[in-house]
Amino acid sequence: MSLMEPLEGEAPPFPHFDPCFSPPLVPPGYCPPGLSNQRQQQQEPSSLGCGEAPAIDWASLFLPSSIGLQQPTPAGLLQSLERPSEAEGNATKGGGGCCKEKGKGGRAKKVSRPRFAFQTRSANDILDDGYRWRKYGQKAVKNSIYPRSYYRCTQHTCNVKKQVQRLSKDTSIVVTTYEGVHNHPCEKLMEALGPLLKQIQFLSRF
DNA sequence: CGGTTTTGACCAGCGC
DNA sequence: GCGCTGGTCAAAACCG
Repeated sequence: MSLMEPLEGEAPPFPHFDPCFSPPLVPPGYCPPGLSNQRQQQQEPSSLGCGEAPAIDWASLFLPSSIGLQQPTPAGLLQSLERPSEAEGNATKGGGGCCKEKGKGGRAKKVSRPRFAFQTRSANDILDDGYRWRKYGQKAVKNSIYPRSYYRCTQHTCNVKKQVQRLSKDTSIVVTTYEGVHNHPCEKLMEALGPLLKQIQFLSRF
């Protein structure tokens, strides 16, 4: 099981995080990682995908405000994560760093997007956070013997990315940085909660 | 066969 | 302007 910790010197983006805890006290569009540490690829999409159950507003349903959580402002998140990799001494020198959006020619330009990171004590680099991710790059980073991996959410309409890197000074810790907010429900969570939500929906008619 | 991973190349931003 | 670095692209390889 993974041990979740906020990044050193940062206020945790949410007051409590237990991967086994439900409902998720997590940033918007985020599902609890560490339910299992298997690879997330090749998973069958949930039968309760975005298109189904149109009566339910999935996007707002999983906003922290909907579950009694204060949503952190993007500015605050950006501040706390301005240099997500500095924890191990590889400050982002170049502008190729954080918060870029694809521009013309396939290149990126700087924009402000909500980001948050956390450390996980795990033997596996890939955390199962309920979403499906596609790896689109891997880079060796300065002052680290471990490469940084870049993932994108496989949902075409979803622009969320994440970076995964293992700390070189503590190889048991994996730093995962999320960028952006999912605009679709967490597949695994929907699988688990779908029947329950449908029942609630049914009962609410009376 | 479609989706994902790998990996070298390319590009942009920053410091000097 | 140049070099360094991080982020992304895209073709090929891989896998179920």
